Amino acid sequence: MTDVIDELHRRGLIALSTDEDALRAHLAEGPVTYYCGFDPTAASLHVGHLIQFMVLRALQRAGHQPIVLVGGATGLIGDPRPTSERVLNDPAQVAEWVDRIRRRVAPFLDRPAAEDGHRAPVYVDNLEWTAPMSAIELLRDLGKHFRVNRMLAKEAVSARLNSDAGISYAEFSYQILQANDFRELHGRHGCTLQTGGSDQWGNLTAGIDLVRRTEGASVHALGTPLITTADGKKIGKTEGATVWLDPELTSPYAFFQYWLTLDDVDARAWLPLFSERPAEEVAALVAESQERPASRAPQRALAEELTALVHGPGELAQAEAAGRALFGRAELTELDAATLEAALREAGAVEVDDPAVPVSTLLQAAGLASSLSEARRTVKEGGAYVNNVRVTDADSVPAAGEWLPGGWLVLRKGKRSVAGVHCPAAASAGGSGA
RNA sequence: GGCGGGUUGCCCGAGUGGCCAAUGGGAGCGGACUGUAAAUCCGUCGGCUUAGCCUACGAAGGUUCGAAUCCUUCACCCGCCA
Repeated sequence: MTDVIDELHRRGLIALSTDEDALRAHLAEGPVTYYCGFDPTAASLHVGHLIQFMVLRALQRAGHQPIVLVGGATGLIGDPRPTSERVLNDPAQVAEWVDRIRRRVAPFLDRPAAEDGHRAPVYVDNLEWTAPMSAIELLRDLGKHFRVNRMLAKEAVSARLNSDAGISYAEFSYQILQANDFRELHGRHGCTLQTGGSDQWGNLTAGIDLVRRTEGASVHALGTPLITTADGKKIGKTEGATVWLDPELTSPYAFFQYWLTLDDVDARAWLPLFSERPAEEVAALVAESQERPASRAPQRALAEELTALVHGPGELAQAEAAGRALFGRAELTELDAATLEAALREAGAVEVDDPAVPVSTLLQAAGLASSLSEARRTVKEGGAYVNNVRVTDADSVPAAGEWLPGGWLVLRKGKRSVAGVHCPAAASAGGSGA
């Protein structure tokens, strides 16, 4: 068995660690039960969370036992952000998100378990043990083990204390709940390792301390690096929107495009983190990118590998085909109706009943502009295209002859944002009339 | 509980009665250049039935010909004191 810690280091997945020699020895002794938690702060996890699954999967491949925790309880409280207090979410909403996230996330770890005989993950929700806890238990059994000075030292807490935003007692107490999760999982499942983002480090170590104090056991933690783009932005934001893992929130096509359009510096830096290819292949792809940047070899590798992982090989094939159809050299009129339709459905399409709709309205309906004003502005700026031809008048209506076979229009905003408009009523006119 | 300070558009942050849809910076968006890249330059950046109108400066009232700017109450945040 190759040393999994070595692999994680090679890929740059470890930024922080407790006693690494002790952890290495512990992992070598036999299967270790480890966990990583995710709070339901939205309906889906996003690409920023992928890094945690890379760590979970690497440990699983090394024969260890994963636990995935979804924070039905902690999601009701809110992990303090350095900037401002979170808005509390409705409990029913949080419960729904817990289910939805769990369903989406399962394949990352279930698949290797089923196909390669690795250990199947255990799924838990911290609401199970947090909800029944009384105030006395919280303060006496847990609170007594926490020193306020230490809690104040946590980065997000101190940042908030020094800001105008302040911090509520609820968010301040968050670390007690997460620490208790580790204690519970240690007791229930013999869990001895927690992984998470290095921004969670304070919460991870709080758990380690709590387990030592209450159970006298020595447990471990690994922190992944905080991944940012070369210009310091968070991973997974594009066109102002978050790239989600749930296909209903971010289509597989958009997901694929996100990775494909990464800039060179980020793509090279992120390839080892997100690719499960052998080290030599990763190095070769980075080298190719340096020799011929236009090949976008790391971008392609990431787009293919991660789309297949998150959405499956079938969706990957369609996302790739759509990209080729819409960005390839072929004229749109040369595409057959089926290919065109598949590509546009993948990229995002709207249905209209009446073909006599102004371009500005189409842009908005297709989601390329958030308002009619924005659509008009885009046309004025010269950034709106119908079938790859620039539109100059926002109020113009596409002519009957412009509709492509099957009743389709290809709408584009800027260089990368493409969407389809489908109008069955225009199918006959366009197909024969053009 | 008392006193003081604060709450402005996606974020930061100017603005203390008309010249304010609101300076500036960042993010975002579009164009040029490219490789569906970066950097750079230029433009844009509340909404709409777009030479005009509507909605907005924590919330609700009020003063005024006219309020983000003044007054009252409320909510929330920060600080000091108790």
